[in-house]
Amino acid sequence: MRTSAPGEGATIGDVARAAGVSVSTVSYALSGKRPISAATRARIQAAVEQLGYRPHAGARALASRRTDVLALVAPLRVDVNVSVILQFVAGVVTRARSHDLDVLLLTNEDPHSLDRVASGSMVDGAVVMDVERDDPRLPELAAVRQPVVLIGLPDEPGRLGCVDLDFEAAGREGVRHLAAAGRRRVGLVGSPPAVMARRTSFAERLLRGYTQEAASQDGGPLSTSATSTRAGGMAAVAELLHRAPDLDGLLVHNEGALGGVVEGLRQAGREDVALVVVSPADVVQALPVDCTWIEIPAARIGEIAVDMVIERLAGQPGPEVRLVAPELRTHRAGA
Amino acid sequence: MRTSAPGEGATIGDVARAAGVSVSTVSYALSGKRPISAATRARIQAAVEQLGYRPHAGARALASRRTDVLALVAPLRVDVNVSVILQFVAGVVTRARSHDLDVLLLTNEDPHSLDRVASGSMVDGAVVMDVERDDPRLPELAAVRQPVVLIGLPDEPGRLGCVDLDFEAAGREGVRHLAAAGRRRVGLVGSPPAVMARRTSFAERLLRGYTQEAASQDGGPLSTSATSTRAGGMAAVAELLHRAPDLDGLLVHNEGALGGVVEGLRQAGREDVALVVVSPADVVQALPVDCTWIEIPAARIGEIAVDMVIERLAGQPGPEVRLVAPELRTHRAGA
DNA sequence: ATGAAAGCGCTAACAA
DNA sequence: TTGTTAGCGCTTTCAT
Repeated sequence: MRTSAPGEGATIGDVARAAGVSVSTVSYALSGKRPISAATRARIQAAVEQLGYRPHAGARALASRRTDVLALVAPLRVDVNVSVILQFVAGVVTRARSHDLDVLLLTNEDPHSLDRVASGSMVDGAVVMDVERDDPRLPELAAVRQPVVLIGLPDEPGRLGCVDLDFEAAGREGVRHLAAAGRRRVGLVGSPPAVMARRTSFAERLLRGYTQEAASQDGGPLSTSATSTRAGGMAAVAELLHRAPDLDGLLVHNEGALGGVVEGLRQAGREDVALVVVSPADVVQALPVDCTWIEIPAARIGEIAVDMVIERLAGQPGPEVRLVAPELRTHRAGA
Repeated sequence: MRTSAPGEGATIGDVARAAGVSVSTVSYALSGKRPISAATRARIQAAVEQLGYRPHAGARALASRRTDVLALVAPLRVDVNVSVILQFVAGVVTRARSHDLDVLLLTNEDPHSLDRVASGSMVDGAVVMDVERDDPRLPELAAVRQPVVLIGLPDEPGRLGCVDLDFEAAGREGVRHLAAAGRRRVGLVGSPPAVMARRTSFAERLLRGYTQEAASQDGGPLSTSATSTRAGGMAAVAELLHRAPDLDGLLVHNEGALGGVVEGLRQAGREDVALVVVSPADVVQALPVDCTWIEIPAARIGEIAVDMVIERLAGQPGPEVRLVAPELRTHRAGA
């Protein structure tokens, strides 16, 4: 008969004794996995509060084979998309918490960390951000015994779940929107060459959607990629205007270059060119011109990823690949 | 005698049997807590690899009262400082991993999360970001039985460890630097009113350092605060130039307003005003003008926070408050 | 509706 | 240098 030292944390045994019941009754009362009389439950509840009882996570994990922790593999390098990364993370953490799960944060830079925590039974499942088309981590991820959901869309996801914005639809709908507004010649300022080279599927998917839809306009698709800088954006605009002076609409998928694109149009006296930009909210909100805007719903995608992990934990696989439909919004510079 | 199902993860018993030794020998061989003969160690090592053995984290935590996990409480709201937040996080995670610790990510928005994970023995210690002068979480943090280190500097840290940039020194040295470069009238564009109101100590500390040092110049200190926008920066410059036409140096502690400050000086034809900015690297690097620059060494501070937690775990409290000395760097617009 | 007791997989005395 | 074993605190089966 052990009584815990004060401040050391009461155990379930302490609670049981205080409430005058057995440990299993306490366990069941707390988990709700079997009916407990109101009177008993009340006594247990009182004892729990009086002792400040908190179940020991390790003991629980050992006995139940459940940790109630999710791994999140995130790119913590500081690149262009910091705010998007943070929104993904926030979405994942918030949603996880609403399901009573905690989040263990791993980084992309630490290559075998997911394998380590998964096979060490530290987590029940995982969300992996920033997955590329032929991501080298894929074989290792596939070998993890817990459910894994990817943010991104590799060529061969196998049994892994995937979520992402439907970039192909975004490309199509961006062009369609401009065409519906009477634009006859819509160009694309795409992702930086470095991103394309990394085979990050989203850049190619957007390009594909754009190309399909722009094929029907006079002169066909007209795209270029730009480095993620002001100068890159200005150069891209200059190039496109040179190649097609009749340019009257522009789809921009490059946050870093966006300011330069706007500036380039201004300097060329072509503020009449209508814009659709695919970009995180904060970047668009800083724009000094009106435009149509397709948000990257990072928080939402993070939430869906968590939901998918949970479905898989419950044994309901659900759809393997979930693409979030793009939504077009309007940005007013004045607002 | 239990043999684990394949794919289910081998146990220490499996390893012991395969190596022909006892479980304790395996445990000691793996922890290095007692000498093991080379031959035995080799057999154990082979068995470990052959079976793909990974210790069960929960079991280990239960038996050893150690989780090898640190909690990190971070503000996941998307505010101005996203890149700084991410650098703190990256610093903490990287340093933690280099000490063989993992990181459980909690958010500021979930108020009792640290209490929950700490009293549930999920973590061995914690780092808490974004702590304000009279942070309401302080009492709860102080009640946590594991070591806690704050990033920030509350008025009464009590037994908690603290790390931060020495903003007071940054304010002083910014002015000194400009004075040494021959500037006679140095103004300050400070943090947004909202930040000042939140009693985030860093804003006030920088202001104090600035004020002390600028007291010795003709006309004394000359400061204003600006909202974190381009417009805010332009307004602040206009105000300062109006109040002191002889302004020839400016200390800027407001990333969001920085672009507007530069633009405001340009429009006023006062590109001659020398700048010292306190800001994260990425913001400065986007600046179209030369300046002197005091970096917020976020990653470094995160690392120090982890080190302090580890020292406390080892029973060496070390200094309670650690302030990182500011370093002045030079930014060239061309580079 | 409740209890007794057998593990879960590991660590760390205690023994040899 | 190695082995035996008693927990760590919880969940869950089997009894009642």
